[in-house]
Amino acid sequence: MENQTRVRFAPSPTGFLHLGGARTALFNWLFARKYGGTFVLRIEDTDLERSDQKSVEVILEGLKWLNLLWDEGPEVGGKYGPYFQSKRLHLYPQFIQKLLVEGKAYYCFCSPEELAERREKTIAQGKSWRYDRRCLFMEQKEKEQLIAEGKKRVVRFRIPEGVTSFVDLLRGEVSFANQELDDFIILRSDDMPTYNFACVIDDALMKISHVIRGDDHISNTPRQVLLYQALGFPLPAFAHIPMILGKDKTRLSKRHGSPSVTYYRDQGYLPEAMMNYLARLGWASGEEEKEIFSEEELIERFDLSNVTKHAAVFDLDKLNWMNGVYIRQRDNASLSRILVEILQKRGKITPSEVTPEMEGYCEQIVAIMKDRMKYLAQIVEEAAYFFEQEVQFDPEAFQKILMKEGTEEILSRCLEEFKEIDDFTAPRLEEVVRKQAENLGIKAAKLIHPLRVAVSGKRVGPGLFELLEVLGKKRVIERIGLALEEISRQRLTQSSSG
RNA sequence: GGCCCAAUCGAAUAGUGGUUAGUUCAGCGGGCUCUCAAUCCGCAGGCCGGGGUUCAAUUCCCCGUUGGGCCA
Repeated sequence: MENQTRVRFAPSPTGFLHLGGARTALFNWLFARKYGGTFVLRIEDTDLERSDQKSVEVILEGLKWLNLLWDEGPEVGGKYGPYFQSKRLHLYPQFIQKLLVEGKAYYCFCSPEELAERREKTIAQGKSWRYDRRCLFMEQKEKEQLIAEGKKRVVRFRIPEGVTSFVDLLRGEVSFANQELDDFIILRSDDMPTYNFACVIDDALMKISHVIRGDDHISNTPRQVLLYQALGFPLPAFAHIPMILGKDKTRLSKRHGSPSVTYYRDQGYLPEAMMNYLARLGWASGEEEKEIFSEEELIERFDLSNVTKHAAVFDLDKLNWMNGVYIRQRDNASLSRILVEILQKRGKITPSEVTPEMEGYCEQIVAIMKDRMKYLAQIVEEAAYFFEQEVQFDPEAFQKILMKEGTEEILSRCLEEFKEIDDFTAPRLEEVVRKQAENLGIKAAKLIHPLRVAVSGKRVGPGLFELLEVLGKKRVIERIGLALEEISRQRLTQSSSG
C-alpha cells in the first residue's frame, strides 16, 4: 500500500524564491520525508502578466540548492500532472459547470464600475460591503439573454449559510461566520480561474493530504473548505505556518536586505546552514544547547506540533554564526570550489584563470580563513589582497603601523631574510621572524604587525606566518618592497608639506 | 473599517498551576594570542497590561493592548 501522505509547495513564479517560500517548502519537505510521503512541486503560473520562465528557473534552482528535491513536479513529472497550473486550464471548466448546474455558483454580470459605485454607497451609509448578490436573484431568462449578447460575466461561488470551521494542525479549530465571506469570484471574465478555485481543484486532483502553507492563507482557507465541500472532495488537513518578518517586524521584503535564496547562495552561505537556520526559525526540538541539526536529524525530529504559532524575525546575526559553524565543518576542497565560483561571478577571475593552481591557492586561502568567516564572499570583500596585484593600503593601518619610526629598518631586514628562505612555510617563517625580533631585542609583535600591513594592507587578518606562506615568496618579497617604496614616498610628502 | 491569528530576555526558542524561568545568537567583561577571528570562562537581560478561577497563575479563562495577516 502506497503512503497516502502527500504535500505540496505551490509557488507563483513572480520573482525569486524568497526565504519565507523556502521555509514553507522546507517544512513541507521535512514533513514528507518524516512520514515517508510525497513532496509535490506545483507552479502556480496562471497570472500570466506577472509570471515568467526566468522566475520558474530561479525557484527550481533555489530548491535544488537547498536540496529540497521534489518527488513530483516540473522536470521529474508524476502521475498527477501537469504541474504547471497554466497547463491545467482545461481541468477547471467541468468543475465550474458542476457548481453552476447545482446552483452552488452563479453568473454575475456586474461590471467593476457598477460594483464600485454600490460599494461606495454602502460604505457611505456606514455599513460594511460585500457582494450584494444582485445577479444571484436575476431571472433565468435575463441571464440567458445577457450571455447570448456576449456580456462580460464572472462566476461567483454562492456562500451557504452557517459557520465554516477547519482544524489547523498548529492551532486547533478555526471558525469563520459564513456571512463574513462574500460570494467570491471563482472564474474571471477572461475565463481564468481565481487562486482559491484553482488551488482547491489542483490540491484535490493531486490528492494532497496536508496543505502546509504560510499563515497569510488562513483567511483563504474557509473559502477553500467550502469549495471542497461543494464539490464533494475529501478535505485535506491544514497547517498554517507562521511568517518570517524583518527586523522591524514587518513582512520580509527587499527593504530588509535581500530576501532571496539566490542572494545567500551567491554570498557564500552553505545550503546546509540555510536549511538548518530556516528550520530553527519557528521550530525547536526542545533539546537544550542544540542548534546544529543535520538533514537527517531534522527529518527525525521535525514535527508540526512543535512549530510555533507566531511570526519569527529573521536574524542575520544568527544565520551568520550558524553558517560559520558549517564553514568550519566543511572540507577545504569544497569550500575552495565555492570560492572559485564567487570569484568568477564577481569578475575577480576569468574562466580561463580557473586552473588547478588557482584552485589549490583558493584551498589554501579557505584553510587559513575559515575560522573567521561568516560567509565565503567575505574573502572577496575583506581580503581582496589575495587576488589583487597591488595591495590597497588601509589608510589608518598605513599611518599607524607602517609610518612608525623604525618600520623601514624592520621591513628591510625581514625582506633580506625572506629572500634567503627556500622553504617558505609558516613554521620556517615564524622561526626566522622570531629570531630576528630577538636579534633586534624587541617583541615579535613589533615585526608581525608591520609585515601584515605590508603584505595585505590591513591590520586584521589570518595569522601572519600562514598568510605569508599562502601568498608565497614571490608576492611577499614584491609587496614588502612596494611597501618600503610607499613609506619613503609618504615620508617625503610629509616632510615637504609639514 | 470588518474578520482571523498570535504574544516568554534585543532575536530565535524551551518550559511549568508552586522552578533561582533554561538554552542558542547578539551585547558586555575576561583567559588564550602577532591582529581579527575561532575557542574557553564569566556577566547582564524576559514571562505585554488588567481582571477573573485558584491556597497558589508566566502557565487556565475573559477583556484590552500591541504585532501580523486576509478582505475592503
